[in-house]
Amino acid sequence: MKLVSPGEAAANTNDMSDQAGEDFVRIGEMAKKYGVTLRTLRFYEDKGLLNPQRDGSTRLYTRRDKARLKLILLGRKVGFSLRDVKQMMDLYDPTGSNTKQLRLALDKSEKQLARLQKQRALIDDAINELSNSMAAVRQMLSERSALQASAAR
Amino acid sequence: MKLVSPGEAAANTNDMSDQAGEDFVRIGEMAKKYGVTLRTLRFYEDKGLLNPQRDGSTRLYTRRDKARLKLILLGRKVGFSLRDVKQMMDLYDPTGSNTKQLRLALDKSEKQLARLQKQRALIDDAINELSNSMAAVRQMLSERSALQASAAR
DNA sequence: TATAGAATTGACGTAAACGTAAAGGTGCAC
DNA sequence: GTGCACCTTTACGTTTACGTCAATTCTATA
Repeated sequence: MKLVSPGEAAANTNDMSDQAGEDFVRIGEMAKKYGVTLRTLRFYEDKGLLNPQRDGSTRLYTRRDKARLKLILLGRKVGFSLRDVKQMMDLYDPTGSNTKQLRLALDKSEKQLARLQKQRALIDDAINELSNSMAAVRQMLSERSALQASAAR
Repeated sequence: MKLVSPGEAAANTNDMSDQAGEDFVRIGEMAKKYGVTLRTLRFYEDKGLLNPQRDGSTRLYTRRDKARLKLILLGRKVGFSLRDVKQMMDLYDPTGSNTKQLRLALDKSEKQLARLQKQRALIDDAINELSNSMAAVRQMLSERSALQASAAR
């Protein structure tokens, strides 16, 4: 099995294997490409979210893995836990209509959306409270400096 | 030192000690009053945020402690860590102008406000992404059911 | 062939704010 | 004299998503 040399991995005009252009990528490049650490990729694998092939002990990521990683990162961005992401991805069946998967995703998404909106409300609250407190503190500080000024007179 | 009997603690027409009406409250009532657990109050004490007096081994909270707890809860609400809250409270000096304390509080508040606004932006982002994804999923689901309908025909 | 760069597994550490026993004292209403 | 509500301390557990070594192996290249 031919590997992509670390330096020229970007220029991938490699062997076409079985059917399509399978461009394998090792963990380092994968990490760089998606802005995650090696640890993260291994962690996701450990959690069953990724399943790269192996060349001996070296992980080889294909575009399937890239698609999955993109999904994981999207899920993470919108606040899903990795468990949720896994649950949804585990339902994926390349031979079916994936209606169940889509329904689950929609269901989870609705709940997550509600959570996000709640969080937003909490943050707005916090911002207001904090702004008020800051105004009060500024007020106290200006009073104090006024006192100092009159004392220094 | 006279204690408030557990049942009638609300009706506090007790002994006026030294100067003011020192109404002592035990941990249970304190917790109920502020909607926190006993564990929380002990935890805050352990972290140096509260310092109730003792009658033997029993904690007695005065209005000083209540004021401090209110501050803690406010801080928590606006997203400060307990460490931050402690730092700010530790600067309190009943005999001074507390200018330093106020400045620190203001400084921390500005940073926290920035964090909150950033978080808000992130959440808004997430909400948008999630909404988009949901629309896409709904689209796919409706296509699927259309297919099913035509197949069942 | 020597060395640097990339990869591996394993395993403990981290952060925050408490939760949750376990095992035991104290006072009071009956 | 007992049951019950209340209080105490000690100390390990929880959660999530990795970070951070450590020790080792593999591979490529000068």
